Amino acid sequence: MRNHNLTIYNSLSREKETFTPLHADKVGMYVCGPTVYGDGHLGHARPAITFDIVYRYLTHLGYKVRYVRNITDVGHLEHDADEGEDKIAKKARLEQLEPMEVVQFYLNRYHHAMEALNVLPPSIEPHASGHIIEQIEYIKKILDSGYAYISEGSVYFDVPKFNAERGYGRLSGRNIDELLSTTRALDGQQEKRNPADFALWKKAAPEHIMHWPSPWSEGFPGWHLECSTMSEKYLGEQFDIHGGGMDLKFPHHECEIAQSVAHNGHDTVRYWMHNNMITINGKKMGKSLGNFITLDEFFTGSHELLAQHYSPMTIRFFILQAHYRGTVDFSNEALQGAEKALERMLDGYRRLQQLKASAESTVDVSKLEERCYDAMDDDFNTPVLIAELFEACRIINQVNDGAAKASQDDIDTLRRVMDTFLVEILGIKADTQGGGSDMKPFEDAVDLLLEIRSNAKKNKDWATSDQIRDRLKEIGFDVKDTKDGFEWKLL
RNA sequence: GGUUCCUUGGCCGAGUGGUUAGGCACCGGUCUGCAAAACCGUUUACAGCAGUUCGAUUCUGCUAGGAACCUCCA
Repeated sequence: MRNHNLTIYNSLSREKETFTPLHADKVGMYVCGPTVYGDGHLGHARPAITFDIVYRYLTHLGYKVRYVRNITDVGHLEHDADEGEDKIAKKARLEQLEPMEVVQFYLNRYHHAMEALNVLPPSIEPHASGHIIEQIEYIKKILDSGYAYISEGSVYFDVPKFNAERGYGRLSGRNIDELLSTTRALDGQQEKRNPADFALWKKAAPEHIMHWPSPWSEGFPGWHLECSTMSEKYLGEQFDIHGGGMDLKFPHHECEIAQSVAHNGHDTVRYWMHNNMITINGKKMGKSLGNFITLDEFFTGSHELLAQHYSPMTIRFFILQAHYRGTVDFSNEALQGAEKALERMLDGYRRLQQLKASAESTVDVSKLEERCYDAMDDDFNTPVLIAELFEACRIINQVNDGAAKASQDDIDTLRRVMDTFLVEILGIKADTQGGGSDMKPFEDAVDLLLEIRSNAKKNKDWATSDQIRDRLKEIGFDVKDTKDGFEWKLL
């Protein structure tokens, strides 16, 4: 394992801390996944990519990582107007489908989008609906601990009691005493002793279509419970990293902490990580405001706010060009900048494959690799890493142009750095040309055409030369002349 | 109202108590039949005010503007 000093910003301490896993060579990581009742949008890509980077980097460092990302397919309570109905059930009722049909439909589409973004699948992807029994057992133990009470077939977490004895609000920095005293009077929720209490189990209304038997009622588990239950089941009573969007800090993660402490008597999570939001016109992109653009719409360009379509790799690069704790504002201008930047990066990577070594070297790549590691070790600073990789590109281009010389050792270093950091860790797909050996005859055919064009150029037959280049462009090949020949790529 | 946080050049976006971030765009040059790319060079910064300091974009305070959370949200 590489000698490194990875630091992670821990949302709980609000400081960068040296990362030391609980077990020497293993890391347990849990990330809040999507609620599958709609198409994934750009906002969903952020945590997926952020924690994909964490997963990839920890794996690269030599840790055996168990990465759990849940699928929420039950239990998101709607607002008072839809008392007791959850989002999946509502969608199912409106579309006259089985709830599981809704879940499967959107889950498939989510997986497709993730694959396009080159987000690695997690080690385990547990469904909340598949862990009802565990959640019931979990509730029983919290009831035993005295931090929950039963009311009209539902079970609620006793926030004031927990706060008095164990403290509530550490993650979000909320002063719960103030919150308790300033909250308005109970409006029609007499079941709860206090408005701040949250449901562990909710009795289902008669028209509610998703429900399970329990000791308290026919009903369904509260939203916060699944993460506490499933993370403990698969990662243990204590594990290393828990991630999710910043908007989940309160109440979701705060409630998770309370549940875990009530259940185990101690904290379960050692490092809390939160990615920031994607904004559009300065406002958070999300379901509530209805201002989101789905990933599919980005890939196809089918949204009125999009000036063009953007490839999944452009989206990925765009997100990675900012640090995960900062907001990223959507704009066509920024996306187009990212697209061009990615193209420059990939051109460099492509040229690197056929770079010719010299006996001596006029470039210095000795510190490059170390600087890349330093960037990642500093709380996964991908923008700085990308800046370093652009430095590498500049060197590659200089050598490619004959303006500088690189030894075989230097070229090997450049290849190792690009393969490790661009492809393996940043997860940028950088296929050099075509897609595998079966493409070889087609590539050779393109080369042949371009050789004919070179001859035409030699004879100053510009008509033929331009015809080949223009026709190839129409077909989808981008042709560029170089000092001593040509290069091409698929657009 | 409470909690947390942000404001960097035309755009995106790092970072630091004194030294070039990086990318996109722009401009000039080299190369080129043309185009594109590449290379070299140049220009635009740290919201405002006050303080601490030999020195602040970086620390402190205030002002202005903005955001997230406090209800489901990645």
